[in-house]
Amino acid sequence: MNESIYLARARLMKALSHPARLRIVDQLASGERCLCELQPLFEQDKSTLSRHISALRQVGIVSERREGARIYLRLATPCILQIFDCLNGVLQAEAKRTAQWLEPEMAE
Amino acid sequence: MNESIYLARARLMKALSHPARLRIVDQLASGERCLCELQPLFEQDKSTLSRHISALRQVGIVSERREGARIYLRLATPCILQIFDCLNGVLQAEAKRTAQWLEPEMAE
DNA sequence: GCATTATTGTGCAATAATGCTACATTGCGT
DNA sequence: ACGCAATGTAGCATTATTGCACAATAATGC
Repeated sequence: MNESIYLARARLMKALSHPARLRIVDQLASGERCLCELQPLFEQDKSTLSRHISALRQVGIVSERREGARIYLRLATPCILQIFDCLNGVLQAEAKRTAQWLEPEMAE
Repeated sequence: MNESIYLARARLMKALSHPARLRIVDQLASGERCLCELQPLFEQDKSTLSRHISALRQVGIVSERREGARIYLRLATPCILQIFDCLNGVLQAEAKRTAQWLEPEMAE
């Protein structure tokens, strides 16, 4: 029906379609973090990290709070974490189906 | 921690990060469809549609059943639909926050 | 053989990811 | 106040990926 709803959803999904960004969100699930705290966890350059954060900010997934030179990030909509649960559910379902494909061969 | 989990999740998210693919999933939520049935709903070429479908198949979101020349698609893990609910939740939360930013200006 | 349905090959334009560098902002110490 | 270190962002070039259409190629049933 309404095309814009799919666009809005896709924008959100795209922001979450990169391992680094998923990791950032995962970290923020434990509480506020600034870029400099996140950086040691990643191999990428800090500028790259900054851009990933920017992508999350642009779609409203994270918001920020300045404290001196640091900018502390937090999840703007903690319900975003439910998506992770959904993802896990799907991945587990897939794993289960894959196992069913493999078992019969194992039996031979 | 484990990098591969973020990769797996990102792969799944990426498959859902395009309006056309979200639309396909939405259609399949109502039941089986073949490409030729989906095509009228989209402006893109059938080959493009086929590739979108292929992307969904590759990550295990949809599976298929051949019936003559037609290949009927269905959601392999219907729990994928929960992700849509999550997305809506996030989008609504954002809309609410945006409204709060706008209201004060409206009052002046 | 022929029509219907779906996939694949190819090329092109647009987008995204990355690192390096330079720059801005802030707070601290002197 | 000044310089300096720490923190984050922006510009740029490079490379990789994605989305797309058109055409060619399968696969199926009649």
